Amino acid sequence: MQTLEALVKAQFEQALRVVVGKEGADPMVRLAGDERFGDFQSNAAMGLAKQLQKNPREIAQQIMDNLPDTSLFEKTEIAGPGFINITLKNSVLAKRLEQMAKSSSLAIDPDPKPRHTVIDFSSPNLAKEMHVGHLRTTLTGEVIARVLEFRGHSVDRMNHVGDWGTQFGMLLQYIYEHQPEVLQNPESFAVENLEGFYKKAKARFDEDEDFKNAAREKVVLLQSGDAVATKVWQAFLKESLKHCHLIYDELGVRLEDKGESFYNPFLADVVKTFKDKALAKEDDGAVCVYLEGFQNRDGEPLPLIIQKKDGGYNYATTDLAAIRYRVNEQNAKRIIYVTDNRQEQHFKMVFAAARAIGWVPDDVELQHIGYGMVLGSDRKPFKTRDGGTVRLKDLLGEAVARAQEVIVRNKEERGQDLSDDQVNDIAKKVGFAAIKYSDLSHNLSSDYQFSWDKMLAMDGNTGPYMLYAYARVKSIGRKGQVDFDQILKTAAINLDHPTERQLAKVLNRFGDVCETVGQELRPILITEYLYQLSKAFSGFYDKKAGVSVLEAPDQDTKNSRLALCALTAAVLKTGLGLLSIEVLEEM
RNA sequence: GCCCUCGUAGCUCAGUAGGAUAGAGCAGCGGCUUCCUAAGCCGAAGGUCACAAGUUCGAAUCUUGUCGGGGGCGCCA
Repeated sequence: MQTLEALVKAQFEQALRVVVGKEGADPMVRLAGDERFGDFQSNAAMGLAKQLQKNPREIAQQIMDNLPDTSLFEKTEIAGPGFINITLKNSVLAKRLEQMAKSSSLAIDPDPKPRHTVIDFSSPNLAKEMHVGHLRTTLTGEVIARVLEFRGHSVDRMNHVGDWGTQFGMLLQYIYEHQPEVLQNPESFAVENLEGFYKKAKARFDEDEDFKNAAREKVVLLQSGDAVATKVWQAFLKESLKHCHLIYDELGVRLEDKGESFYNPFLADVVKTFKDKALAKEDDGAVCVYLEGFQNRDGEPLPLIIQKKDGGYNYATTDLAAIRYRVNEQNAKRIIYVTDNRQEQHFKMVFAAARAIGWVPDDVELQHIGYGMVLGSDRKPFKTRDGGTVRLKDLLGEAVARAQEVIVRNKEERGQDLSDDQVNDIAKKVGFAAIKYSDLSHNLSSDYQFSWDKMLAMDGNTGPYMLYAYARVKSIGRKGQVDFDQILKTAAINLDHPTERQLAKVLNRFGDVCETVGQELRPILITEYLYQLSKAFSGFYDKKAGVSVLEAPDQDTKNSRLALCALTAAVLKTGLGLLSIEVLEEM
């Protein structure tokens, strides 16, 4: 089904075609800035007035006179300098909701131009344990993947893990030294505390010159393909990835692991190709690619180094190899990187280099999505009390523990009948929802201040509130012993009360939101929408301001209101699902 | 020094394809409950949109400059 905004827009586009006399004039249809003005507004007349040398209100009148199907509108009127305020008929809103209700996909059409998309996100360094710094990329990447899939795109979720580099020499040497049995039997390698393991190895590396030298030798050994070193290295990677996937599974994140080392065989050719095409040259022993528009601090051209003077490769080389692989082997038409925004310049340069050498056809889009830092209450990067890195595992554990306190307290205060299992399940979902929602409800590009109290608050724009809103809707179904699925199939909706209409209007916008998010890849648009939806529902359902559902005056009205409930539940569940937040039937 | 980014209510944040009286939550204030989950709803209050100039019928939004925060700037990722 065409989205609501598209429906209105199409009307005004046609009218403009007549008024302006040619195609393509932007009708500037927006949601009404103020509810009192109606549902939508068109701001086109003022701009055109100048162009056509006419009075803007006159043009607005002409536009209105040429609307092809006025039966859609309750009223359209000119206001102020030449705004056209648009109010849709209740029946239009109602009919569309009925269509949504009867559709398995909420009548949301897939993107007419599906593109195979590679999303590179999460991608931790396997030498260490995942920490709070991986939160945003992991959550955001997953949401983007879900939204694009929902819009009908196929998606490869790539975990471009750091599984190569000098720190692995250190870790290998530590295993050689302290767990020699692993050399015989790599399968036996297991480590409970990965972070502790890294720290111990690092301590040895820093304190002991012999260890340091031995670690460097292990790097060389590994690079030369030594069988034992390779086995031990692989055993370590496997163990580290196991730790990651425990977290991914808990978060509901799916990822395909393909580490940096996967691209090792291609790196020499990357450098050779750049040299052959004269796009790279040696400078101070390093192989550099110079790209237009990049300068260093002295105003000189800034190179993208693809081979170090010691002959080694760096992440630029790997990223270039990965782009080529993703385009050629994975057939990506769009490649999205979700990393913190400090890497913006790096990706700009890598993208420019990949384009320059012709590895990325014009119809393939490269996109870096940067995000800001997670800050503590002191506005400095979020750390533990003693200044250490916050492990992701601990962060999630704390979220659940804190949620549990709240749930138990509420249970006691309200005398709720919840089993221990239910309390545990609720605490887990509420805790995760709190973390995810607070992250996703902030603008990606800016830093955001992490606050347990705010994210776990049951009121306001929070994850727990959203879960509560859903549970409250579902409870109506239980109370009235009605099957929402059944209600949806036979929905006949009437919108008489203002709160019904308001709810209907917000429900109608879901398609627009999905479309916009599919283009702009901004999870915050979903959270803002869902919050508006739950507010609209609260108003609809409120004892004083809203309507009674189960005690509606007649059966038709009751069914109509139940359908609004069922649809609200469906949209909330779908929307939260896009955010990778699992709903609770009861809380 | 150059580049990027941010500066909106006491606090946390929305709002940048230019649009009407700049929004929400929290905190604080005033109401609402014979309980369809009040974890809610309604209302009032709260702003020189960092500052200055410019473009425009119209600027939080675009341009320029200034101030302030954060980040980046040749072999880490």
